[in-house]
Amino acid sequence: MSPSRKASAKASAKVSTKARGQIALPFEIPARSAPLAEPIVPGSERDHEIATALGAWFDAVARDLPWRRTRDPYAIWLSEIMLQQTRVDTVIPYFDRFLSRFPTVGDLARADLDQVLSLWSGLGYYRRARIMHLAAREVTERHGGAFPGDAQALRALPGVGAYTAGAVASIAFDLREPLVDGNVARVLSRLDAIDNDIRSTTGQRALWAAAARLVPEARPGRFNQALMELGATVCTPRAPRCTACPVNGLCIARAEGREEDLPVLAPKRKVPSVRMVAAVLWAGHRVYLARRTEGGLFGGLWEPPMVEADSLDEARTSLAEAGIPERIVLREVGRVRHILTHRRLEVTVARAEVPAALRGRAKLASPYERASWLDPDANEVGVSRLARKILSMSSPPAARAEVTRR
DNA sequence: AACCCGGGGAT
DNA sequence: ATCCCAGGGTT
Repeated sequence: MSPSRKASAKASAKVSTKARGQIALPFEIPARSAPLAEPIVPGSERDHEIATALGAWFDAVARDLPWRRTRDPYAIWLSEIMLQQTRVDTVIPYFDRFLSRFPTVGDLARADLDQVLSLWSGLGYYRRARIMHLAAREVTERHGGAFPGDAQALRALPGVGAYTAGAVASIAFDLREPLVDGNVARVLSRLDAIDNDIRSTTGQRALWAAAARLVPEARPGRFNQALMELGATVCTPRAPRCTACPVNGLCIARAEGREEDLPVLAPKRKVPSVRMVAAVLWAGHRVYLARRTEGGLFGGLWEPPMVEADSLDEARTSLAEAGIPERIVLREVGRVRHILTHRRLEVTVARAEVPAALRGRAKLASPYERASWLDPDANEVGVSRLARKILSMSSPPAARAEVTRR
């Protein structure tokens, strides 16, 4: 966020006069003198109108998404785990593959983690897959294979937080439970003109209170999905399409000309850059891959050993601890850049051909736990997008198309 | 409250 | 480049 944007956001928390009076209001909404001191009355006529209008709008325009074609709590839970911090369009093919490979929660529980991570490869936030697997086992063993039908028990499952519990409870079980995700936070911050940083504890409290106030007894799941659909397609972060909004006449931010100033967001820290060296050893079509320990970054995934270093020369001793003997002659083949939420990785890629007779195994140090010679295209284990880029760059031209393909 | 955890699409 | 996405867990 630029300094000026930040300043205007802060200023708007006190008073918003910039655009007021410059737009034609469809009707009068009295400006609230003390927004946080005077909470909107629960069960008001306005709340009811919002719920009604959004429900009807959703019935008319809702996108046809795979997880909207089922009432199976397992399928809906699976979609919600995948959708955490991940866009709808990205999730769809993964959701379809997962459901056909694991049609029931029992099938998922019986799978081994490498298999699950293989199907998850490329989706990101791999801890979700591991925790989801744990939850599947918990549902199978402790709940007899049926998802619990109340928000509190859902919330107790690993990987199910406040949002996901509200989503499964309302969408799969028709329970009047609220939910707040990124979309809903934006929509509600504008509808009610909530001026707190939506990531702060105070802001979250205000948002959940608003969501709980609004969610209707009738078809709460439809209402919650309507809020998210509105945020995804109309009430967008920039240039919201207010003229197409079914509740534009009930939106306080719009009435005050502030829709572009909300939600308020604290500035983010900038991400540090990290230089690494990856060593790719080929023996025919197999490559030496190490499995990362399940705790941290890329946990449980397999990759060519990678160490933090500024140059190949500097990397040799650390690479030895990852099972790459120092006598192997590595040659640089290029660089890969990979952006994560909290780090920018710049990886120098080096490779070598190793005769099959020289294949060895080694005791590995953290973050690796073991290693093996694998065909990276066999889809037996989890491989990150970063590792795929590295493999693609280092493989012989004839094999490049194979490695690049998902 | 701050930090960790991927990858990609829109602008 | 920047933002942010149907967030949750850990410290």
